[in-house]
Amino acid sequence: MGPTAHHEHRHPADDGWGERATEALAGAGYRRGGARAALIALLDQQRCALSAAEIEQALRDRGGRGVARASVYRILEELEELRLITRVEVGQGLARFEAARGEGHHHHMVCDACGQVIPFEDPELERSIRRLAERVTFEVAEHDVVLHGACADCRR
Amino acid sequence: MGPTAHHEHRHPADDGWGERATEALAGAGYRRGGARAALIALLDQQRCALSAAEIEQALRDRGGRGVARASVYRILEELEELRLITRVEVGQGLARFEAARGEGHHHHMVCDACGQVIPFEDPELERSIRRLAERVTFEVAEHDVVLHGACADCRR
DNA sequence: TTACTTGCAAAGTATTTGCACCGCC
DNA sequence: GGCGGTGCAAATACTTTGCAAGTAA
Repeated sequence: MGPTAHHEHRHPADDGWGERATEALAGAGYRRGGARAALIALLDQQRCALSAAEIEQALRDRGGRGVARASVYRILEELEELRLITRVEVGQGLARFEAARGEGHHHHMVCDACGQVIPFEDPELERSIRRLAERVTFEVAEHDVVLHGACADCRR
Repeated sequence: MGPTAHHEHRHPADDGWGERATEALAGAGYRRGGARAALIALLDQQRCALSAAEIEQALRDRGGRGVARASVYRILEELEELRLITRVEVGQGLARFEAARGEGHHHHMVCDACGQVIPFEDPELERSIRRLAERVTFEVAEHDVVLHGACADCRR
């Protein structure tokens, strides 16, 4: 991976995921609804996975239109179906969701003390999984790696 | 207990996990209860993770004493606290639990079509994770890898 | 006996579904 | 204007908690 010299750090919203998602929905025959647009705009700005509750809260906070909980789940389901978002289960009894951007595939470290979820990338790990996938009968479509432990602040 | 003479393929129950678990509980000040013993005996025979519902069902089916759902969860919580079992979340909205045997650490492949959960081991993957753990600020205590996709039967 | 264990039922959370109304096309 | 999209409330699914009765030590 390695960013090019003077590209500081790409903002999450700069890879066109939002547009792609909108197009994909249209292509799949979905109409354009306000709740969907709001949810996509929010996810497009995130750097890591959010839970349904966090999404509902964030949409309410940002002053724009609020989106009902049921709609949040329904829309997330549609987006997941089209593989535009990824569901991440980090073992806290709730599901988290994040935009499935082509590049920068990452995994998560979960601090069991404070609950914080931290994203990370590791090419070597990806390589191991890719090689493993080639060797098994099982057809691997997705993979998730979750590291549990203590974050820098909590390890004291 | 069983004889440990031949080592063609070790039966899950032959590594003494059940005994260790029982001792650990005693050492931690727990009394010896029937429900706990039944649950430990069951987990000791399993080759892979079971959900709370599956555990409750299995205990009822095997004719022995049944264990109330609340007790199943309470006991699983105690066992997890003592790190005698591991909680596995494979993204189906429920938690699964399995004996934490020292060796033969494994991960899971989940068939998104039929829901089957298949265990697998991969030394290279473990190595990648170990190396990664050394490199980060985060203090890694546990790790889980889940592969999603289609099992041999479902990929058709 | 004393205090931990267990079962049963009620309470909590997270997520899904039913249905009427709203809004895009 | 019709059909999908959305909100609200009720229903589910899984897990936790409260409390009284059972039981190991």
